[in-house]
Amino acid sequence: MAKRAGVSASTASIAFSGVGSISEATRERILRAADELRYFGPDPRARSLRQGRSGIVGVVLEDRVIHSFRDPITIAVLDGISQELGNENGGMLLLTSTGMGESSIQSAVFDAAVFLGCSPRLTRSIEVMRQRNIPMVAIEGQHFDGVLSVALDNREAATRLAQHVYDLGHRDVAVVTLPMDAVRELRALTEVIVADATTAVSMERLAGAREVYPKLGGYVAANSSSDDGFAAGLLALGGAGGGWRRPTAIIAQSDLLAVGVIRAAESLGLRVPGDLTVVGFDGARIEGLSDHDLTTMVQPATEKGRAAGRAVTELLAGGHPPDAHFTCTLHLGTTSAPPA
Amino acid sequence: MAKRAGVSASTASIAFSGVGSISEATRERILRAADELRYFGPDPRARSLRQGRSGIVGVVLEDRVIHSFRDPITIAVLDGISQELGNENGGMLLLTSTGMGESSIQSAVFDAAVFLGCSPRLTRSIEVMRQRNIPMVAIEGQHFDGVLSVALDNREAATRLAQHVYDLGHRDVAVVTLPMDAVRELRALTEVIVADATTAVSMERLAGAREVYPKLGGYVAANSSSDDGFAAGLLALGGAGGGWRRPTAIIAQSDLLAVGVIRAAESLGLRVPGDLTVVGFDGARIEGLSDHDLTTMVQPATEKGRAAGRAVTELLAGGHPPDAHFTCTLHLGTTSAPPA
DNA sequence: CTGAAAGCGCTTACAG
DNA sequence: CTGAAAGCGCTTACAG
Repeated sequence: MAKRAGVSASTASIAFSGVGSISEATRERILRAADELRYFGPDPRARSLRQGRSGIVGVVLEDRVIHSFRDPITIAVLDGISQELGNENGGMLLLTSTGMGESSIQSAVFDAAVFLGCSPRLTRSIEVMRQRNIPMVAIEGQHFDGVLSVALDNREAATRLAQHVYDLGHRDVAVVTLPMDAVRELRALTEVIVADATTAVSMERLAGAREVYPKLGGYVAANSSSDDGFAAGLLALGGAGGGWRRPTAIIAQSDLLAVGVIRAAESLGLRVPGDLTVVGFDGARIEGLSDHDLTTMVQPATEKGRAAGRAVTELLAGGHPPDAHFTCTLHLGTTSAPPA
Repeated sequence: MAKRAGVSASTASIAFSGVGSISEATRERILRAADELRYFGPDPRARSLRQGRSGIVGVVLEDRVIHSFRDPITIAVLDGISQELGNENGGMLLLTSTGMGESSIQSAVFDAAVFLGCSPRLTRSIEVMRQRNIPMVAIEGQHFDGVLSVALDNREAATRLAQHVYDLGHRDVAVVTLPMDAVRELRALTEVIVADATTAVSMERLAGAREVYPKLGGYVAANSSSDDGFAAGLLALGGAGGGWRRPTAIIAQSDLLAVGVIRAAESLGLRVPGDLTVVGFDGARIEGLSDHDLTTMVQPATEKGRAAGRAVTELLAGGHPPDAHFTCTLHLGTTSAPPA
């Protein structure tokens, strides 16, 4: 230990931390000696062990980092979290809950966790963290005891959106959903998939739409991207055979998917909204929509992140913040209209 | 310590880590006891202190997290880093080098650091980390001893781009640069600013363009965003007075800025490229450009990140990977043409 | 194969 | 105001 520098021992700790009383003289002597020995202050690891605090907030992404960064909602949420955490803290530690990732959640160093989406695969990690007294906040997803919840009215908003489509007069409607589980491939939406679904947001948005269209069917996209929406859109619109009627409206569970569906429609020679109504979800203001203004449910994504960040701060300070609830707003764009 | 559960003491450590020899019987006994006592394995803090490893890689952003997430290049780079790190590791710890942030760089727990841009304000942090034997990798920016460098040919690429504009016949050209220092506001580009600049990428891209247009002047944008490009574009195009000639081409130092400049031009009734040539830098494929296809220097952003991630992995394994150099490619779009 | 001992580098009460 | 002691929870050689 570089402390032997001056003459003192653990008084050096006081010199660096600034906590406790120390004479200006010795303090200066210690700092000068440290400088000469090129000692730059306490080792973060030891300090965090002793103090029981690292200053790090773990942010657990549902998806691989790669996908998360491509999702404007996730980015807005991260934005919001970091706004509230400030840079005083150690920073945000990005973790994923996919597969092997679980182990890293359990073995990583952090003081509090924010889950972006909370699914059953986190059950064990949550148990571990609860046992370690690590405060947890979940943005949407399933509720767990001891995990503060930041919720969005996915179900009700989806109902309102579907009602808008219904009110326009559409009766042949299809849905393009977000992934329903760990399977990441394009599939027809079946009741088996619905029954076994693990992704709360997708389930809630589907359930909400089915309040209006009870038998709503369609496709499960491989991921929330414009390309995956395109692929799903082609299937939803390109079907053929006896008795099948092309939908006059498609409800996409995200704006990215909606953009892809619009591209698919246009590639098939259909006009939006003349031949097809397309609605999205998120209010992500995706560019590249040319002259379309997407009809969508706008969610306060940054606000969700900020609420989570504030909750973490309060929990770490020993407080007991309440759960938070956010509401979506219908944005009437130019991609929805009565059927021809 | 829950280890008293069975009968053994530190043998439990072996049971959990899997390293060392242990009989199946005692091992099982220990795990069962741990389960009953709700002990879920070693405390990450203590483990990291003892092992000298946390599994965390610090990623130091030049800008506030908020801005970084809005920059497609930064996101692509983060993407690339995370691809190579895999989720075996503890994860990426996001830190910022802005103001107070420096202290968090020095007090945060991580095993290796990746700097996204390396400026003088990191000097002290680099010294601290060098002294602590923490491997460092810098993506672009100034060179520091002991910091592995992942470089981009900003200067040469900027020259090639300017040469393209010159070859088209443009002689009245203005530049809209990225921020040159910590000042984040729109300003006319002066030689004082250039002399005191601290942001390597902006300086290199300017120097490169000045190889072709030695006295190139223009504006320094407040940030790399389409809105800031718009504001700068208005100034660059809206000037008036004796002897002033409106530029026939604007070189923007990022695609985001270029998009804003195009919007500014169009809002002034100028057509691109008929009345004004606009070129960008990055190849970020920003949507929302309507029917324009931006002429720009495309940089391998994800590749830069992957190279950094690989380098970190090798450094942590005790290897000595070489510096990496990447090259931009000119993309000829529809926003550059000969002057009217 | 298993246990006792030392120590990772710090900080926190506790005496002096 | 300063120093000596204990301990944060683990892991790593080292004996048995």
